[in-house]
Formats: sequence, C-alpha cells, structure tokens
Amino acid sequence: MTFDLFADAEPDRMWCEQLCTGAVVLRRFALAHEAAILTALDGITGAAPLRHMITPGGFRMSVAMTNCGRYGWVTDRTGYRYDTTDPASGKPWPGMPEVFLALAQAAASSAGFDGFTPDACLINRYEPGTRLSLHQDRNERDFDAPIVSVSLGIPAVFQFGGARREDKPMRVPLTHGDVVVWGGPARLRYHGVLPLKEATHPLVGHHRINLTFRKAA
DNA sequence: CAGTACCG
DNA sequence: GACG
Repeated sequence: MTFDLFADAEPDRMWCEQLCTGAVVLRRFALAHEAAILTALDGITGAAPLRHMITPGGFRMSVAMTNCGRYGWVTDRTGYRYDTTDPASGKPWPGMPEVFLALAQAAASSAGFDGFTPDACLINRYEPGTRLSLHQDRNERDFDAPIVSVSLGIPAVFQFGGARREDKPMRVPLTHGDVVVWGGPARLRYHGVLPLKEATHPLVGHHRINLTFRKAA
C-alpha cells in the first residue's frame, strides 16, 4: 500500500492544522481506510488482548493497552520498556498489519517526515472517564523518528505541551480519523489525554482507540 | 509524574 | 459537582 491510497483518497475531506514547529494534526486522514484498520485491530486484540498495565509507582492504568509490531511498549513495577514479547503470553507481539504501516508512513510523509519506518505500534483503548496524564515518549533508542498518533472512535481532548512538564499544554479536540504527527524539535514535548466524555461512535462503539506508531529501535 | 488524592 |  502506498501514500496515494491515503493522502490522495479523499483530499477534499482532509485538512492539516499546525500545532507548532514539528507538530501537525491531519484531520480525517485515516477515515478512508477505517474498515480495514478496524478489521486488522480485531486480529491484533484477539492474539494479544488489551490489558491494564501497572506503572512503576504501582498504579493500574485506566487505559487498556496492547501492541503490534516487532517491539511493544510495556510497563510494570520495574519500569517502562520496549519488549519483543508480550509478557502476558510469552509470545511475540502480533505483526504490524500492512494497512497500519502504510497509514503511519503516509501520515509521517504528509507531515514532512519522510522515511519513517515504525517498528512498534502501541494500541490504547479509552473508556469514558479514562485518561492519560501528561508524559513524554522517551523510551525509544533515538528521537530522530517522529511519533504518529491515530484517533478512532469517540472524541477526546489531546493535551500538547512543551519541553517541560510545567509548560501549559494546549488542548486539541480529536475525532475519528484524525492523525497527530510530532517530531524534530517537537519530538519530546509533553502530551496526554483528558478524561473522556460519554459518547457513541457508529463503528467503534462507546470507546476510543488510539494507535501510536514509533521507531523503538 | 504513562498515577491518585485532596482542596479551593 | 466540575475543574484546575
């Protein structure tokens, strides 16, 4: 699958918003392939079920997570890390579907980051009331590659802050099909998701799914 | 501190 | 009770 299948599929329904140097929102970017994405997602969660991981502080995360790709992001009492195996099964994470890879590469290119080769996709499932507090993505080996974040399902408010936790984050409403890309000077910016409100999406149901693509190694 | 609790 |  190529860039054309995404960026050129329905250009009149897509637009781009710049958040700062190195960060953009690609509105409705994933919409054209929502069915293929959701089908692939079912395959992944069937093999590597969503689960609530434990933070190093011993707290259960409200957001349920799983992974696909060579590396998966995991957390437990010993800390955050990338692992090639699912600690719940001992098996490798499900492979990254072609449609995921094509989506991530097309979004990165559209945002000005050519040659993005993600080897990790963290999948987050948010129920109403769940949240992800402000954090940095900093467990990757190098920070040259951008982060590509795909929103599916019910709306959420994304927080996008600065290089320091104290920097007041901007609030960015995200809906089904929106893709946020940040890299370069924005790569280590703090970000998070405010508690979700009750809502229903006709295809996804009463929750939000987020796909976060990274180059872990 | 990828968390919750508490308080104004 | 929602919000910061």
